[in-house]
Amino acid sequence: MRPSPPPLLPQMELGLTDTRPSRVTLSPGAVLLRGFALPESTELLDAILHLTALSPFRTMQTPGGGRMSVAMSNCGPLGWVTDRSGYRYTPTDPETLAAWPDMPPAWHALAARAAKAAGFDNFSPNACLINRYEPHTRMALHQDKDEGDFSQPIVSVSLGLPIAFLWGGLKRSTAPHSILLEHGDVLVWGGKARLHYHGVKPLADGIHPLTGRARFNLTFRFVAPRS
DNA sequence: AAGTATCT
DNA sequence: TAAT
Repeated sequence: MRPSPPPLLPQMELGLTDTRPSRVTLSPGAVLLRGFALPESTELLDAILHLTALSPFRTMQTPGGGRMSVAMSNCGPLGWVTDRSGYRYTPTDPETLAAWPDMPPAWHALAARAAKAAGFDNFSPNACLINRYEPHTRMALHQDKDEGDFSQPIVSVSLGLPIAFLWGGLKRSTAPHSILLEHGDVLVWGGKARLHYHGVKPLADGIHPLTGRARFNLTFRFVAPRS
C-alpha cells in the first residue's frame, strides 16, 4: 500500500496555527510555559468564583494613600495585603476577619507541576494571590520581596484576556522587556530571577470567551513563617 | 511601597 | 530619576 501524501499545511488542518515556542526563557531562572494550565482553565475559573464568594475581590490601599487598580483576594494559609501601614502577609482576610479560603489541592498541585517543569523541584506554596484585572488596570514595576524566604520560586497563572507583561532586572533602572501573557500561560521565576522587577501594562479592552472583559492571575508563593 | 507626583 |  502506498502511504497517502502528507496534507498540505497540516498545522492549519489541526487548528494549530500558533507557531510560537511553547517554552520561553526570559532570563536565567525565568521560564514562560505557554498553555501549561489550559487543560484545567475552566475549572480554575469556576474555583475563582467560589473562593471569591468567601473572600471577595477588593482594591487595596497603598502605604502612600493611593489605591491599587487591580482587585485582589487570596487563598491558602497566608494572603498578601497592603494598607496604609504597609505590605504584609496575613492569615486572615482583613475584610471578613476570617481565615483566607483554603487553597484548592488542584491549585497547589498545578503550581508544583509548573515549578518542576521550569526546573524548581519541591515547590510548596502556602500563599496564593488572586488578581482581577479589568480594562485599563495595571501593575507598576515591583519586586516580590515580602515573603521572607527567596529560596522558592514564584508561579504566575494567566487566565482570560491577554496582557503585556514587563520583565525587568534586579534594579529598577533596568529597562524591562515586554511579553504577551495569554489564557493558560504559566510564568515561573526563581533562583537568580527571584527578585527581578516585573509588572504589567494597562489591560487592553476586549472580550474573552471564558472571562468576558477581564483577566485573572493566580500568583503562588512560599512565605516564611513569621517568628 | 505593587501609586503618584514632581524632578531632570 | 529618586524614595518609602
